[in-house]
Amino acid sequence: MTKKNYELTEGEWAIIQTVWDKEPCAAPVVQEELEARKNWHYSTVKTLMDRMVTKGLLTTERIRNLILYRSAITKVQAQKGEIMRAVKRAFNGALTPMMQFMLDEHKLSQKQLAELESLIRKKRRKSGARKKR
Amino acid sequence: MTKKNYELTEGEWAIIQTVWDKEPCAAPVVQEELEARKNWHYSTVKTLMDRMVTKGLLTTERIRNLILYRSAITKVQAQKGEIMRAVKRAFNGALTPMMQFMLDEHKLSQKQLAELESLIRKKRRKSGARKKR
DNA sequence: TTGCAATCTTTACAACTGTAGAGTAATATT
DNA sequence: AATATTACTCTACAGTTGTAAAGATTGCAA
Repeated sequence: MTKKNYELTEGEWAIIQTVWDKEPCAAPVVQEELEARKNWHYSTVKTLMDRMVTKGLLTTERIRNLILYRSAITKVQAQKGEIMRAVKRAFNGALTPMMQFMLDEHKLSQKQLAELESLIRKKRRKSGARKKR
Repeated sequence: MTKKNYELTEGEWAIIQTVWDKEPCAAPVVQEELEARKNWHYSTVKTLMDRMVTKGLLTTERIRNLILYRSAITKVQAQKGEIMRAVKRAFNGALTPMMQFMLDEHKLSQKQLAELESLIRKKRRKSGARKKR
């Protein structure tokens, strides 16, 4: 039961971000938000949302004549999907090379580096400590 | 003159990986390779490659009646593009959160963590040392 | 020179994605 | 009740991507 790897399109990302923010929410609410940022008309948003329901990215509940949408996947799932996609395509599935690449290619500030380092330290201690859960 | 951000599709990745490997190379050579891995017929490969030329991902040189292809972007560029895409969509463009996420969500081995840590150490020393250039 | 083998060109098509107009239904307002 | 407002449904269309068949070329072997 390996969890599915979700890969969202650009448009789907825009939609679901708003949904995460306001769920449960109706299409017009989402549209209002995306009107500003993407200049999308109601039909556009609604079409996208309904397609996402079909794909299992959103769920709906009908209340009288209003349709409420909710996200069917978490942000973490979606983020993971996006990363998996990158690592699979561009790094042959190997995560550490990808992280190394990021360290090499994107000049991080001293502060960012320090943060990462301490984070790794913490991880090492923790994962060193517990062996079985 | 910020460099362009290349985002390749799945198929384009498959093609260009082979091209990087064998360039300069003709379509039939690439096809042979992808026959095995992707089960792609000649026309499929050729179509994809020609579209990539149009997009500026590959270049061609005609030698008599043979067409030689070369990559027009480097692997590093493509990898960067893939990462930028992920960070933009899923992490609002912020790289460190993405790296933190990777550290948190993908359980890396003790060894991998150690590697990353020492890499960061090295970076810190270096970037601390030089200020300009 | 004639035909074969290798390579290229043209055309197609379905699924997916972004984008949205136009029409319908249901509710709220006067 | 008549109308205006709100939200929904249906349909469409162009561009991209994966996939490839069929036909045209061209250089080489017999």
